[in-house]
Parts: sequence; structure tokens; C-alpha cells
Amino acid sequence: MKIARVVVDVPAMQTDRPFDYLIPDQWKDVIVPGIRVIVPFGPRKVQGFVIEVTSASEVSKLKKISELFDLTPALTDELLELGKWLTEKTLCFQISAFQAMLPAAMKAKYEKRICLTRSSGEMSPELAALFENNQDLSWKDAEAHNLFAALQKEIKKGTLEVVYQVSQKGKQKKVRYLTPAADFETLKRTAEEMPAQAGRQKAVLDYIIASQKSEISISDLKARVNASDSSIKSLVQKGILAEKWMEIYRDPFEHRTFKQTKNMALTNEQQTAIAPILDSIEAGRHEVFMMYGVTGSGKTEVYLQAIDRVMKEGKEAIVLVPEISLTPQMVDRFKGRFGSKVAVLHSGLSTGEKYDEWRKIQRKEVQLAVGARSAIFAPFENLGIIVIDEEHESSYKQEENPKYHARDVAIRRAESYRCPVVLGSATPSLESFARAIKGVYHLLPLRERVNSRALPEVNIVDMREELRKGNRSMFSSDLFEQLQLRLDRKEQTVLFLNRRGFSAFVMCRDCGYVIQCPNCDISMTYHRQGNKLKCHYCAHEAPMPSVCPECSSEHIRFFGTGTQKVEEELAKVLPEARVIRMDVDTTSRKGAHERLLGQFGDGKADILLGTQMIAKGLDFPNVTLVGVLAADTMLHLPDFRAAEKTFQLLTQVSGRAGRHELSGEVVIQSYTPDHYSIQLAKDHHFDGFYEREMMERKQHAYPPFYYLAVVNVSHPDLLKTSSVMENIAQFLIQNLDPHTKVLGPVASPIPRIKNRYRYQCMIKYKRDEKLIPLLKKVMDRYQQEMARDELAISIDLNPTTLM
DNA sequence: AGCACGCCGACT
DNA sequence: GTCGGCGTGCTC
Repeated sequence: MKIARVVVDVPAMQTDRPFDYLIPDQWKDVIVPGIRVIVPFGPRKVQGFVIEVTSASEVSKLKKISELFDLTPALTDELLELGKWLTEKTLCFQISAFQAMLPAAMKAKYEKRICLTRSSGEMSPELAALFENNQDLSWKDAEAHNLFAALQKEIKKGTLEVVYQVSQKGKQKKVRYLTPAADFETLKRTAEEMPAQAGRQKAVLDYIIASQKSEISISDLKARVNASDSSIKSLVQKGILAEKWMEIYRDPFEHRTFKQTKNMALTNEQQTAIAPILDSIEAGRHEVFMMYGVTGSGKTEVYLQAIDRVMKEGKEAIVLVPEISLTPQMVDRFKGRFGSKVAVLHSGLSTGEKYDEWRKIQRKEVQLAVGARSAIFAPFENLGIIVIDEEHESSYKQEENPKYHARDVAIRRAESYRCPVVLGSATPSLESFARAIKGVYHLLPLRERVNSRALPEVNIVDMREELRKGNRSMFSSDLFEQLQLRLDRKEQTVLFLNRRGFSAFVMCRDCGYVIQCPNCDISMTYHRQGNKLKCHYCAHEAPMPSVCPECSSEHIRFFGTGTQKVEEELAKVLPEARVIRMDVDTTSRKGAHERLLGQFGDGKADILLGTQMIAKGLDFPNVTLVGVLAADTMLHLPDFRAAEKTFQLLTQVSGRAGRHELSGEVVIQSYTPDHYSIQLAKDHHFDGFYEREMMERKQHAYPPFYYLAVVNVSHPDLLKTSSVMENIAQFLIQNLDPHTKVLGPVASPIPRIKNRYRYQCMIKYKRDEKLIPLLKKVMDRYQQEMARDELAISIDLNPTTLM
């Protein structure tokens, strides 16, 4: 008998390996790698993925696979292989890797039930009544009615038993439809021979004959010829029509039409950029392109035409976009060009809708998947290109297990399919741009805007100056004037408030001095407890000063503001302005995001006020002013990427102004206007920023000069947490390569979450073969404590955030 | 993760 | 003497 190696759906260290099962003869040809099965595991039943079929096992007493869960593999061979790779690269469980590649609807659902056995003998009267009409009882009901004692006796007697049911969370949506059971000639004859009193049945047949359709939906029949259930039923019973089931898709775009677009003529620059991509497609060569183009330089058109070529060759494409920019505008462009060949996968869809879009890919009914991070796992089998738009976006990194970066997965998949990856951004991540400069990636610059429109003029307002002038409001006089001007001219404004950076950094309102750690050049975090400052990178501490160490001003304090406050303030100073506020609160309901943007696009408001989510992708012709209320907030986060993120954000936001006929202006308010990330964003000078930031990174041994790994430990007990972390750090220091730097342990930037204390330590390395095995060893060593005690250890290789 | 098995304290 | 507490170890 053949044997299947199965990875079971039990995410634990001790079960993170394949278990062998016998394949029953009737399934010997059906069960192939990638198929999900249900297997007995100890006393229960669990779902598992078949990863291999062999003929021998080291285990002698094998159990049989109890059920088949798929008829076609849920994961292709390539995705199984990719899962293995993910496991190694991110140190996650195999099962977690597999599950990450499938839509949430395909996760297994477990239910425990109590069933009658065949040898049902006498039962106690109260239970007998319960099982009078039911074959079984759910475990939850039994629990709720406190029946366990009585049930246990019956189980001992053998009249009842416990069964484990495994099903899938999401279901395919199916509809009943009718099909003629005979050819149309026979149908015609039957219709004529219909008895007179069967008028409705005759009408149904006449309609079917007239329409010449072989598949008739029941709702259609009911609407068109007023058919009733009984007349349909009798036609089916007579064998004239047959009933069938058909899978239908929940269509998230049902009520939307997309304007068909064609390839546009490319500018010279675009042509120069696309040529090497097309070469690579044609040659079947894997290559990574870094398409570095200013906002409005027409990156999307290049993607579209490259994808068009791929699809003409009968291959498939994946386009990743950041979660938040999956606004209708982006979907429109792809749907408009490729119509029904597109599947869209993003968080705005329901679980069922996502599953249906995924099914379209699996069934090869579409050739293009557009979506957020997880769309990188689209189950295509003949990929011709992968595009990652806004490559620098942090949402491409998953923060939960498996902690993968979509860019790495994209490159890995593209290697297997020998196809190109196109990374696009106006503000590439330092890592990617450095690789492009080194020649690892192929750099494709787009320096001109398609409409030759100049980039908007950016004014930086020094908020310290405003304060000196006696303006204590959150709007500088410059911004206020500009706002007033747009109202008069009936033009629109986007106001951006960066709420990230809520963590209290300490800054002097007079000179803009921000207190930084002497060892790390990272801003220190204010701690209410003890009124002191801490660095979360090296654990350095300092007392909270009462006067600014730089200028001795007393106006030194910590910072933070919200959109609601801004809205109130706006209502006070510009009562006639109509404001739409977009933040987590106003966009939490489904479709709210799109609706608000639609309203703004229709000119129903003068000002769009929002957080991160309005930073990208928006393109409204009437917007001529963009205001950034506080450019600094992010700059002082305890994050070595703070400057990079600030630069990216400011550049991104600035790009929202004056994209069409009207020219635009940008006002950036800042307490640190001289910081290079702000100054260089003003000049739209990425290259300058890159060089400056690379110096900083080199000096402080951060990526791209070093790789990072972070070990996080958490436990309800503070002492336990720090001592475990200390032990791990010591172990790593003693065993890692001497060139590898281990920093910490320190308390995490958020030292306690949900009553668990958190400690971390950072590892900076260039090349260290010992690292992964050592980290595995650490996990192994603490495995027991993690299972029993409340200890948790997590490892993030190449973290994007250190929170 | 679940679940059974097994070894100690407080009850009929 | 038995019921049930949760520490320990296993799941093909």
C-alpha cells in the first residue's frame, strides 16, 4: 500500500514534521502532494496536507487516511516547495506556511459532536428524549446543558460516541439550475402534447425553446414566465428537465462597470524602461527590475503593457499593491485594461469573496491577480511577470507568522518560473535601491512626468517660528492663507496628519531639539513612570529634563495629536469649509473608504482630512493644495527607518497635488525643518536622500549594510522575561560569529502588551551561517516552557519594525 | 494544540 | 478506599 507523508494542522513545535499514513486503495490514484486529507491524530481527527507519496515508512503501525478533503491539490508542487522555503527563511511551522498561502476560507474548522452508535441500547430518559429526533449533539450544546456526566455513562456503555468533524470555513456558493433532458425537437413535441391544464409548464417549455439555452436559472424562469416551484418540480419529475448545481462566484464588482482602455503610446523614457522587461519576458530569464520613477511618470502604463505581453504569450501575472492603495482607482486601471481576466484579492472583500477570486485563479479562469501582500501566493502555474508597486511600502511585510516579505517571495517564485520581477516606486526602499546601484537589480529610471507638468512647489513652514510669532494653533499662517485661497477659488485641499509616532518623543517647542540617545542616534522615548527617557535600542536611560539642553527653554515637552482635534479646529477657523475626515474610525465600515473618496471626488467637500490612508494612490484633478500638519511625528520614532519613512511619506503626499491642468502647492509644517529627510523631500531629491541616508546606515551598522534579526521574548512576569532574554543573548553572543553584533537585551518599545512583558535583542550580521541553526536551537531549548508556561519567543528575520 | 495517562491530596 | 486536581508526554 502507498504511504502519504502528511503535515498536520497542529501548529506546535513537536508536531512540526510529517506524519506517515496509509493510503486506502480506493484513493491510491487520487492522493497526490498538495491534497488535503483528514487523518486520525491521537484520539482526534485533524486536517493535514499531503506533501509526499512514498512506498515505505520507518514507522511500523501506520493508521489510514480517514477522509479526502480535496480532489484537486490545494497547493501546487511549486507552492509546496515555496512553503518549505518559507519555513526555513522565516522559522515558522510548515503548517503555518501552507496556511498562509491559502485564502482564509480554506482554513479547517473543527467540531466535536456526540453521536448515537449503531448498537443503541437503553438510554436514560432525559438523554433518550434529546436523541429522539437528532442523530447527534454538538459538544457546545452538551456543555451548555451540563450533560457531560450523563453522556459519559452512555459513552462507557457504548450507546454514544464522540466524533470529530472537520470542515472548511468557507463554502463554494452554488445555485440550482435547470437543463433540458432532451434535445429541442423532443422538447417542442412535449410542449405541444402538454395537457391544457398544465399551462404554466407549457409556458416554461416554450420559453426554454425560444431562448435555445441549455442552462436556465430558476430565478430567471420565475421572473420571465412567472413559473412556480410546483410546475418546475413536475417538469423535473416527468424527466423533461434536469436539475443541476453550479458553482457561482460572489462578485465584489457586480454593480461596477469598467471603461475599456487600450495600450497608450509610451514616451521615450517609458519605452526605454519597458524594453529590457520585454526582453526578459521573451528570453524567459529571471531578472529583478527596479523601476524608479517620480510620481506621475507613468509606471502603471509600463506595468500594464508588460503584463499585456505576458498574457499574449499565454502566461500569467501577479501585481501587488499596498493594502491601502487598493482604491477603486487602482482596480479600475487593471479591470479597464484586462476586463474579466483579472482577479482582485484585497482585505476589503469578504472571506467568501476572496475565496471565489482565488478559485478563479486556481481554475485558470483569469490570468492576472491584483492584490495586497498575500496575493503573491496566487496559485498560477505559468507565471510570466510579478509586479510590486510602491515597493518600499511596509505593508508588504507580514508581522504575524510566517513573517515573510512579499518581495522576497516574489523573487523566489520568479526564479522558479524564470520570469522578471518589477519593483516600482518613486521612493524605493534603501535596500532595493542599493541593490539596483550595485547592479544586483536592473535600474530603470523614469525621471520625467508624462504630462511634463512640474512637480508641485513645496513650502516648509518652521513651526517654531510660528510659535515665536504667537501662533499657537496647529495651522501656520501660511497654510491658513493657502486654505482660504482654495476655498475662494473652489479648489480642493488634502490635509494630512501623520498619527503614527504617537509614542511620546520629547521636543523643544522653541528650538526643535529632540532628545536623542547618545549611543544610537535614535530619539528617546518618554516614560511617564519615573518621568525619564529611555532608548529602546541600547537601554540607555536619562532623566526627563525640565529645560531644553540645547537652548534652555522651558517649552520642552512630549508630543501627539489626532484627526478629530484637527477637524474641530478647522471648524473653528474655517467654518464655511466642508470637511471629510478619513481615519480608522470613519472608514471601519465596509465600503466607507470608497464612499468617502467618491464624495470628495464629486466635489462634495473642500477639504479631505486624513491619516496614512490618504497618502497614496489618490488622484483628484481639483486638488491643488496638500498640507502636512506635522512632518516630524514619525521622524522621532525609535526606528532606524524613521528618516526613510518620513522622506517617503512627504514625497508621496506631495505627489497628490496638481496632477492635472491645475498646478499644485504643498505646505509642510515642521518643528525640525532642517532635517535632511524634510529638506530633500522639498526638492523631490531622492538621489540626494539616498546618499545621505546610506551614510547614516553605514555609520550605525544598519541595513542595507547589515542584516537584522530580532528575538522577542514575552511573559507575564517581568523578571522571567528579562532573564530568559538575557540567557538567549548570552548564548547567541557565545556561539555566533565574532563579527556578528548582538545588541541588548532591552525592553521592547512597547514594554508590556496585554499584561505580558516584552524584551528583545537585536542581531546585526553580514553573513553568519550559524545564525539560523542557533535560533532554531534557542526555540528548541525553550520549547517545553513555551508549551506549558506562558513564555513566548518570536523571531523576526529582517524585521521592518522593531515595535 | 488537545488529549490520555498517572500520581498526589480531600472527600464519601 | 475513590474522585479529581493538573504536571508529563505523545500524536504516524
